[in-house]
Order: sequence, then structure tokens, then C-alpha cells
Amino acid sequence: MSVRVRFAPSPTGYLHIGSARTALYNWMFARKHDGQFILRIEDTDQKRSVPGAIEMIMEDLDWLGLDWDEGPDKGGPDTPYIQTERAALYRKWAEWLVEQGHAYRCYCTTEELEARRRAAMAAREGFVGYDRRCRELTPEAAAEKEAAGLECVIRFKAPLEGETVVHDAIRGAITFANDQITDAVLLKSDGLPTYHLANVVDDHFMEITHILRADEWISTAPLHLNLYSAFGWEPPVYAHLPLVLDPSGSGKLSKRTQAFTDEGHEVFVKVEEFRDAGYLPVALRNFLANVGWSFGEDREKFTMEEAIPRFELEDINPAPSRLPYSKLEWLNGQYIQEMEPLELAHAVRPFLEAAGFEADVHTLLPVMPAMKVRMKRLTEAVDFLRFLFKDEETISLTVDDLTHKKLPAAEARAAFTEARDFVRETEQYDLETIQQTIVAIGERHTTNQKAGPFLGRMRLAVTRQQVSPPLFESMVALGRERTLERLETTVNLLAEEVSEAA
RNA sequence: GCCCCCAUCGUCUAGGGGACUAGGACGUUGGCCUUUCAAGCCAAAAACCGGGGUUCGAAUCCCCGUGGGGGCACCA
Repeated sequence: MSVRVRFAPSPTGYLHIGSARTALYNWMFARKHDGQFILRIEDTDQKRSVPGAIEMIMEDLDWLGLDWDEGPDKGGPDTPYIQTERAALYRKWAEWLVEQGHAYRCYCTTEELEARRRAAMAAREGFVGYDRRCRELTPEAAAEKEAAGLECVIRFKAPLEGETVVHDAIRGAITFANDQITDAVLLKSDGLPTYHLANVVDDHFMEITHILRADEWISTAPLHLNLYSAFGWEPPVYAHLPLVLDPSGSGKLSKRTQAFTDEGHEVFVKVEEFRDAGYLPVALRNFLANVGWSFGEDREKFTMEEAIPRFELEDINPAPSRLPYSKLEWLNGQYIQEMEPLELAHAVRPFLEAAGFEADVHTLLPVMPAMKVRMKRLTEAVDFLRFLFKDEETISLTVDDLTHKKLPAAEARAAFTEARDFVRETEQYDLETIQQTIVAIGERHTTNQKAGPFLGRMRLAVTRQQVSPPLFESMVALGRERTLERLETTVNLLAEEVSEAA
């Protein structure tokens, strides 16, 4: 039998990074076993479903490179893959359980339930589950309530004694006493199923073989197992994935509880935030695979092609963890370094445009090799390359910025003048010629015959940025005309200073 | 309150009785290189939660604590 796994998000908004990790592990597992990865939408809570969320989730998965074999858009043998469109199926099986004596109708209202819970709390009994008072309703009493037109739900008749053992692929056997399991609602009064029913029914009919889901589902696993046995169905293999904690480790990472980690890294929780922050899908995949699982051989950086064959459920670390954001930063930088200049130019362009820069690949290309080693995120291109797009946002230079103890004003003036003349007159405005010429000029005018000090002043004169790409690449990217303009300004500034000094 | 899970450097992890003076990575610190910022290279500091067992031998197995987390909805 071939492996079939599913990722079953609720369309309540964006795709959470923890869910993305769950999706990734499911996907890796499916790919490893040449099985199917199924996308199913669990939208049975109509109050929480938000329009457009399904599309957002698919977009994020797609961006991450996690392709699914069956799903709402792709179809498949179990179409539809959206639970509200399968409502009749769940109702049918809920009724079947009632007929078989495995479930019953409950007429207690939400208010009554709530009141009883509060009373139990007050009596210091702590939280207690449903008291099962409708479980033993006589047929007459039930008929009476029915006749009165009371709303009802269908509850599972959980076994009252014995124990249920969950065999978890990551943790081994987990034993639960059955008297700890309450009679969960299977079908809500609005006719839609709860997670428990829909999940079990779908996983059965979709022939899901392995369920990789978050740790928080462990305590409901015995309920699910009992459901399988009531139905007479074969349960799948369970593997509960460790939770992703928030940066302080004080709970599940849900919404942003702090803006920065202790290390000073920005905290992101939605996949789209990672994308907008300039992270690469390859880096994010690698990063997520490393949280809770490790490649082995002391390797941190690897491709999915390399990781998939090694991926084993048994190797997943059961301990919950925070996200090492700073490691993602590093990984992303590593992947950026590996990119081809043209590829990087294309990747960086949308971020520049978002910042209001009209960037074309042709302009970007000359600085890309220099940018590769400088960027950890695509967004960083904005600050580095501002000088290419916004003359008015550059800093205004003073004579102090343009001179140095090894390059006094008079020499600076002479050097800049030569540089300007070169830019104005050269036939060859290319990286190599620029470099040779400018270095030679620098060596001639510094007191120690080293170009360094001049190159630094020159970079400032050309880029007008304290932090920028290196000089020569910047000159090429800026282009001859604009470089010349900036050098003219510089020469004029120095000329005033020198004449004043004289 | 009840049930369940988890526990190695700051963080992510390797480790599944002797090869552990506990390995790697990120981060941090120092150095080299250097036209800024990076990158790169080198080096350093940094951990087995506590207590009992089992064993010739325990980070590794068991028990008890402690700590952290999850669940206990007509939410998933």
C-alpha cells in the first residue's frame, strides 16, 4: 500500500510557520516513500473561516515549494477536498454511529454546559468533561425532547473503563485511561461535524496511512482511536510533531508576543512575513527541516533532495523548540551567496520596487556579485542600493569626509580631479579599467603610496552612503554620467577648501 | 484540579551503556584580511535540571522529584 499523508489546515487566515513545518514534514515523508501528499481544508468551524484564506494558504505552500498531489484546486479521487462540501458524508456516519449504539443525541445547551462547568470549578473539582447526562436518556425522554423541537448534537459514547494505547511513531506507546476521555461532540447542532469526526472519516476514506500532526493533538488521539474502532476501521500510524514555541519558550508560537528575540532578531510567524522579509524558500525549507529533525553528519545546510532519503519519523526529536531565527538569517545569506548574479537581480527587484525604486535588471547586474556576500536578506538591497535610485536621499559630504591623514586636502583635490578626468575621458568605462586607473591614482597621491585611504573617500564621493557596495562595482552600476556628476561636485567642494586654505 | 508530553552549550541540535577530556551549527568574544559594510579564515568562552537506583561502567536504562509545555469547547 502506498504512503498517503495529508496536510489539513483550517482557513482561519494566514499560514503559520509551525503549520508550514508540519506541512514540510508531511511532504518530505510522502516524497521519500513515493506516496501522495494531500491538501485538505478543514473549514467546519464557520465562525472562524475567513474568505480568501484557502487561496493564501495554497499560495504560501506553493511559494515554499511544497507541491500537493490532491487538493481543492487539483482534485483527486476523493473530491471535494473542502470539508464543508462533504457535510453529508459526516452526517451519514454520525447517524450510523447512533444506530449502532456508539453515539447518542445530546440536548444540553451551551449555556447549561457552561453553567455546570463553572459550578464544578467552584466546587474545586477543576475542569471536568461532559457529565454524560444525555447518554442514558430513556427513549421516551428523548422522544419528548425531540418533539419539543430542541436542538441537539451527537456525542460519542466513549468507553467507560479500560485504557487506550496510542502508538506514536516518535514517542512510542502512550497510555490513556478511558475514564479520562469524555463523550466528545461529533456532530454540532448546525449539522457540521467537529474536527474529530470529520478527521477520522476523511482520513479513512482518503486512505491516509500516516498522520503527522502537531503535539497538541496527542490528548485527542485516544478519542480518534476509539472512533476508528467503533467504525471498525483500521487506524493510521500516528506521529505527533513537537511544538514550535514562541521566542521566550513560554507557550506555543501563535501570534507575535514580542517583536524581537533576545538576540535581537525580528520575530516572524506567518509564512508571508518570512517571504516579505526577504527570505528564500530554499533557506526556509532547510531551516524548518532542521527544527526537530537533523540531517546528521554535522551538516546544517542541505537540499531537500539530499534530506528526503534520510528523513525518518523515528529520528524526529520529540522535545518542543523555539525557532532559531538567527540561524535562518545565516542560512539565507549562504543561499544568497550561491545565487547567480542574474538570478539575484531578479529576486531583489521586487523588493526595490516595493521601496519605490525603479530597478531594472541591467542596472542591478554589475553590483550583484558584490551584493551576494553582503546580503542576508533580499530586503537589504534597498539600503545598499539606494544611491543608484535616489540622488536626493544621499548624505551631503564635507571636506572631512573626503580627506584623510594620509590624503591631505591638496592631494585629495588632485586625486579627485584626476579621477574625474578619467571618468570623463576614458574610452573604457568597465570594471577592470576603472579599478586599475583609480588604484593607480590613489597610490600616487597618498603619503604612504597605498590606495586605501583614497578608495574609501572615493567610495563616499560616488555612493554618498556610509555603507554601500564596493567602489568599482558601484561606479559601473551608477553609470558614467552620474558618476561624473558626483565627482564634479566633489572636486568643486575640494577646490573651495584648497583655495581658502591658500 | 485531572490527563498527557518533554528535559544536552544563550539557541537549534549530535549522542540511544564504555570510542565523551560531551561533537556540530548559529549567535557571542578575540585575531587575521580589508576602500565602508560584509564575506572568508583562525581561535576562544559556553551544556548533560536534581536525587536515587541498575551496572564493572551512565548524557545514554529505571524510579522519584523539579522545571517547562500541551490538552481537558457545539475551535481546530
